[in-house]
Parts: sequence; C-alpha cells; structure tokens
Amino acid sequence: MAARKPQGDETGYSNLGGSNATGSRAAEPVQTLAETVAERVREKVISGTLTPGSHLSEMVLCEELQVSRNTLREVFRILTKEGLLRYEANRGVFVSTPSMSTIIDIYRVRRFIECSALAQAHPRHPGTQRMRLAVDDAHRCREAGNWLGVGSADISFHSAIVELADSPRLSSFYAHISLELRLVFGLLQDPEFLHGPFIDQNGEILLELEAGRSGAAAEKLEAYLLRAERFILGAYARVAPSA
Amino acid sequence: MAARKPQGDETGYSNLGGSNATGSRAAEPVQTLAETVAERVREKVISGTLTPGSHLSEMVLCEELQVSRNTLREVFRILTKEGLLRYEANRGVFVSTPSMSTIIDIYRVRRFIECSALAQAHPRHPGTQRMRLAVDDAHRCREAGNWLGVGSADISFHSAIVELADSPRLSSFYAHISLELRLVFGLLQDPEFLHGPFIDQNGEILLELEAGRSGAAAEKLEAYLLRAERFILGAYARVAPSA
DNA sequence: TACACAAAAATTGTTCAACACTCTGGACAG
DNA sequence: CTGTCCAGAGTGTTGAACAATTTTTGTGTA
Repeated sequence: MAARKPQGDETGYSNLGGSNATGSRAAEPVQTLAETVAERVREKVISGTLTPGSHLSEMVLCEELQVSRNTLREVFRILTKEGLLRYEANRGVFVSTPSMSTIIDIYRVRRFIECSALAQAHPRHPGTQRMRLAVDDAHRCREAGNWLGVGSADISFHSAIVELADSPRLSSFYAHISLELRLVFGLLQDPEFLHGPFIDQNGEILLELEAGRSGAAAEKLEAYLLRAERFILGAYARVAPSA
Repeated sequence: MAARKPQGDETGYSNLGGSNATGSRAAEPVQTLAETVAERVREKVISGTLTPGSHLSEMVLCEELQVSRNTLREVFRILTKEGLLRYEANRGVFVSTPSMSTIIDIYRVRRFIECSALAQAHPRHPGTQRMRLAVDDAHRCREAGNWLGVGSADISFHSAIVELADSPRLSSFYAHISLELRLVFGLLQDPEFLHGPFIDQNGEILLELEAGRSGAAAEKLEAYLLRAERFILGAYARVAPSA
C-alpha cells in the first residue's frame, strides 16, 4: 500500500551540504521522499502557513502529509539543520521564532560577507549578469504589483553578490542566511512597505559595479544594509513588541 | 530488550543549527542517541579510521554501533549536512573525499572571513584572550611532541579570530569549515610537518593585534593563509597525485 | 479556595520486521 | 562481442510496538 509518490516537482534549491567533492558523476535530480516533503513544509513555514513558535505534532503532520512517522522525522531533521525548525528534547519540534538578536546577527553576517564580496569583485564577473537580471526582474514585478516576486528578486540579487566571491561554501552558507531572513519576512506583514524602498538602491549599487567602481558600490551596499536592518527591526518591534 | 544506553559522554560541540531563537529555556545538555552516535562516527572519520571514499553499509554499521537502522540514518543525515559524508541515491553514503578544489575553497573562505574579522577587531575583545590561550597551548603541545594537540590548538586559534566578529552564525559556519579542514588533515600524514612551521606565525599575528595594529595583523594573517594553502596543496598532491 | 502529590493520558525516542524500488553483476541468447 | 534478462544486495519507506518523558487530570489535605 501507500505507493510511492510520482515524485513531482523538483526543488531548484542547490544541494546545500557543500563538499560535493568527487564530482565524478553529475548530481542526480533524484529526490528522496523526505526531501520532497521537506520542500513542502519549508514552503509552509516561510509562507507563514505555519506560524513561528507553534508546535508541530508528529501524528497530525503524518496524517496531513501522508507520510510515515519515520520519514517525517527525517524531514524534521533536515529543516532543523536549516534553522527553520527547533527541537526540544521529549517535547517535539517547533517553528523557530526569529528574535531581535537573530535579525541583528543576520544583518551583521550580510554586511560582513556581501560588502567584502562586492569590494573585491571584478565588474565582468558572470555574477554581475545575474545581478542585472535580478534588478530587472524586481522592476517588472513592481510594475505588476507582485510584491512577493520583488522579495524573491531582492534575495536573488544579493545571492548574486555573494557569488562574486566564487566560493561554493560561502554561497551555500548565504543561502541558509537568506532562508532565515525569509522567515523573518514571513513574520512581517506588508511586503510592499518592506521591499518597495529598496529596489532602486539595488540598481544604483549595480551601476557603480558595472562602471568599475567596486569600492563605491561596497560603500553604498553597506549603507543599504544598515538602513534595511533598522527598517526590519522597526517593523519587527511593531509586530512583536515584547521580544 | 535493547535497553537505552547510559548516555555517556557529552560532545562539547556547540549546537550548530543556529537560530536558537526563543532562548526561553536554557539549551539543555540533553543529547539524543543519534547525536551521540554521530559524535562517535565523526571521530572515526576525522581520525582516519574510516578512509575517505569508502562506502558505509547501513547493516554493517548498525551491528557495529549497536543502533537501529533508523537511528543510523539520522546520524548519516547529520554528518552529511556537516559535509563529512556524502549521499548517493539508492547507493548509500560514502566518506566524502576532499579534492583540490575543496581545499582551495576552504582557504578562500578562510581568507575571506578571518582576515575581515581580524581587520575590524578591537584589541580588548574577549576573543583575544582565547587566541592567547590557543597560542600558549600550541607551544606547550609542541614541547611535549603532541602534534595532534598542536593541530587542535591551531584550529581553536583561528576559531577565536572568527569570534572577534561577534556573530554566532559566522562562528558556526566556521566550525563547519574547520571540520572539513580536519578531514583534509586526516588524509595527510605527518602532522609535525603540517603544523610545525605555523605555530610561531600565529604568535606574531596575535602580537600585532594586542599592540592595536589590527591592520598589520590582518595582512600577516593573509600571508599566513596563502602560504598554508600552498603547503597543504603540495602535501595533498603528493598523497593523491591523480585527483 | 489554594496547594502539593500521585496516577493516567498523550507525545516523543527508539527499535524492529517487512516490503517496494533501484542498482549491480553475471548468465545466456543472438 | 553485444544486448537482454534475471537474481542478489542494498537502500527507501512504512506500520507497529515498546520505553521514557512530559503534560494533564484527579485527589486529598490544610
């Protein structure tokens, strides 16, 4: 019974674990059931369907996702390592709730990594094209009023910045950070208010880089990130004044 | 039957997953069986008992470690995320084999992170004390001919550098990188030859920092890392000329 | 009513046995 | 020599079971 799922959608999420060392055979698109389900739960978490802090009962989710308890625990393991879920011994898993210090740390890491990557970047690096794509995409989404799309484009712009450093491990780490940031965004309402003011600044940064002034670009990026941090912290304080 | 193990040794390894967000109750030292076993397997891997590239059969390891298959799979999941093991769909897990590009990427990340952290460090930061401790420890171990201890002290010195940045996420990421580096060290023989030349350079870097010249310290660190990379790559080429 | 303590229920941690699916290697026909 | 088929081995997933722990409930006492 319970035949294997037809293995529908692929993740599009690069295999985080790093160290794809041998490289002998191409990374196969074969996905295990646990990974597929993890993808679904991840969506639920960052979309806000599963609210931060709430308890995830094993039995309930088994029923809901139509998988066995063992498989579900593998899913929990995956998402816990990604920082989206949190274990408490003998009490189960909870959706992790970003705190102020989480946000502060995320932006500290972002300034640390993105600014250095940008400062030492070569203007003709392929990552630049990906930055250009992201900026254009963001503008298109803004025209269409698709603010979730704007958010995705923003994240992909900054991921492209990190890729300027040409380090798979750094990029994979930054993917983690982005994921946590998405959790924060999910906690905050009003994506237009969140992402709207920052689209044009991305464009300016890119212009500086394309003109070969990577130093100036890095400075603008740092200012951008400091402003964004204050912005997010303010919005957070309004939503969860206690924490 | 199969009574629960008395849960003997604790890891001492900080909980990597990041995002210990709520912080409501103190992080309990309670360790799940899987984590305990993971610790043991991790030791086997970085000590070289399990040689890189070798296949880990589930049944064999179940027998050897006296745990069930499900628990062992959780262990595999943990160590895969850490980069020590590698999955191949329907073929099982293998000890991941660091390649040249792995080493290059590790050192790229190290230069990227450590140098920035050091450059913007405050000399009175508590991390400085931990650096001092590590340097002294390394000297003690060298006197005693304990070269494995020297290696540990070296890693702890550089971890302390990263902690200067005051970012839990960055430190946890660096712990991953260190782990992979240990794997490389395990592949290479002759730890005296590996670590011996670098003890004094750590001391010099620390001296610069303590004197308030963090810029000079960062420069020395970068030179150190470039030299170490060439050194490691050379040793690697001698051990595995094919890859 | 308020509080401490013990029994019961619910939930998680771990194991086991079974079966489906995939990969590998060899036998065999052409 | 090449391609196909088949059995064996190993992984992927499931459902049920029991142990350990937490949470809830119930009870008696001041």
